[in-house]
Amino acid sequence: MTLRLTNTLSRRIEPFEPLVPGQVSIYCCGVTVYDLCHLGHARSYIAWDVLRRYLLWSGYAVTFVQNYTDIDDKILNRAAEEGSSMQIVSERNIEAFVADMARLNILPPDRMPRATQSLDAIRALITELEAKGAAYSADGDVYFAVMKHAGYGKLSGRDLAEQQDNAAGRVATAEEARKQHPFDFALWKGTKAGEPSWESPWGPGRPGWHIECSAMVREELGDTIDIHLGGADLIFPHHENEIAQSEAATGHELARYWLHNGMVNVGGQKMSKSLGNFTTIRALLDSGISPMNLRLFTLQAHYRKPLDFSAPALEAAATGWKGLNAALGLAASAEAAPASDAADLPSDLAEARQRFAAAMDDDLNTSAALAVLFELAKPLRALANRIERGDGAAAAAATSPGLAAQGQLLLELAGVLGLQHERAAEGPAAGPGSGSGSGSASPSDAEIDAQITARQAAKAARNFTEADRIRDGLKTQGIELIDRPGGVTEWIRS
RNA sequence: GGCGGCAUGGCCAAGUGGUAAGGCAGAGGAUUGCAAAUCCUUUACCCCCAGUUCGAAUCUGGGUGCCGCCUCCA
Repeated sequence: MTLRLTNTLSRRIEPFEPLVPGQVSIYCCGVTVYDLCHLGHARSYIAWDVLRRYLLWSGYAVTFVQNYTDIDDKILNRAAEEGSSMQIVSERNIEAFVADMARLNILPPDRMPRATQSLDAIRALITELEAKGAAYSADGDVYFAVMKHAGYGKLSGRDLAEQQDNAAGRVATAEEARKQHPFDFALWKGTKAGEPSWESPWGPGRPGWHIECSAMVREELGDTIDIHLGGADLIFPHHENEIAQSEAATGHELARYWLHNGMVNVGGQKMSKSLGNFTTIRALLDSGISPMNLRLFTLQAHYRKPLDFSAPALEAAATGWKGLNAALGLAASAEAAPASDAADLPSDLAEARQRFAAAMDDDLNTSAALAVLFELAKPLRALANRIERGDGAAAAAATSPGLAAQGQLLLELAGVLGLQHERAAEGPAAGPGSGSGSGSASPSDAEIDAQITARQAAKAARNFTEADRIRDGLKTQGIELIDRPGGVTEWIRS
């Protein structure tokens, strides 16, 4: 069984074979750092993180490069709005990006080049394109001539001859007038007053958007890479232009496999800044949604399909994660057994492992892979919950070799999806700040214990009205009571 | 208008020729003073029409609906 991936280039699922056996080079289009990242970015980078983890798990050596676009109109606009500079805005958002990705348990890329640090490579590439007649300069700008490049449109399925007619009715801006073809795009933009600029053979200015990726790919990974990643909204024009630039310059295929993730939708519409229907990653995580909850949510759908975001859908994933997390917790607490060798596993576990791999091999079918995790987790979760209730027999059962092996396999496979056990944010009598303020909405541990004692007395007297009144009262203060067998009452802050 | 994608139970979502994974919600049972939590059990013939086939959710043709890209965007 080998990994098969949907290649946007061919529009079909293809067996994955890296250029160099055992090694995979990946370039992933990163973010333009003008603002915080939202759920759409989370979905995308989680999907690619899973691809990377799966390749590593499968034994490949992976080199993963992801860029930061830190030269862009939107960054400049933001800087102008707040009276700072492009660099300040970029630095701040790069920092936020790194923090957000880390919270989501996304492995950091091996290298993260920035446009501002790639000017030499960018200028060299443009010079080469110009020398080869693929680019032309006009009034300080340099454009890529799409008509000169056979094969333009091969990724997005566009036909230049037809597209020209469609574009004919467009508003003719000054820039449009400088272009030889409406699809020609800027490699270099002549400087404008008040904007950062860099020296170049074409005068001061800054690079266009697409060229930075071509330059970085070549500089970091070479002329031809194995996999190029990005959101489906980048297929055209960004990736199409990237291909044109790179292939016109090098004469070699830029990337052998192009993978694109589907958009995150809200109410059936794409989440985007312009529509104002976005939720930032940190706003969501800070609101109490756990990173793993979000991860599970996004992995329940196939990466190429649109994913509809809604609070109820996220809650459903949260409940699912709760069970999975309980199983992972039990497994993690068990004696750390050596990593399961597939050959040593009991047949049913080996079969589960095989089904997981088969699902992932099938174009990263995380939805089916998760089904395997849930099945593995089910008995472990039940045991974990029984143990939590003080069931001694369950505790004994948990130490059986079979279940330990199952737990280890669950941990291993969950890890491939980047899912890891999360400790409950707050548990029984675990709140260090429980005595924080006498007048605060949250009562102290001692106060809660006193209430519980009072309730137990009421129950003993069969005064259930009073007992329920106490329980409801605590609930309004965010304290939930859990009656255990044997008359023991525990509580959690909810 | 061009290119691409999607349509499976109340919701989310796998499944690409042999009688429908998984999650959530719901229902029944256990437990409980009653709840909550927990445990056990349980719920579909796959948008419509026509066709291919012994047999189709799964292939072909047509229809309907929805979405993305064609301007910056993960």
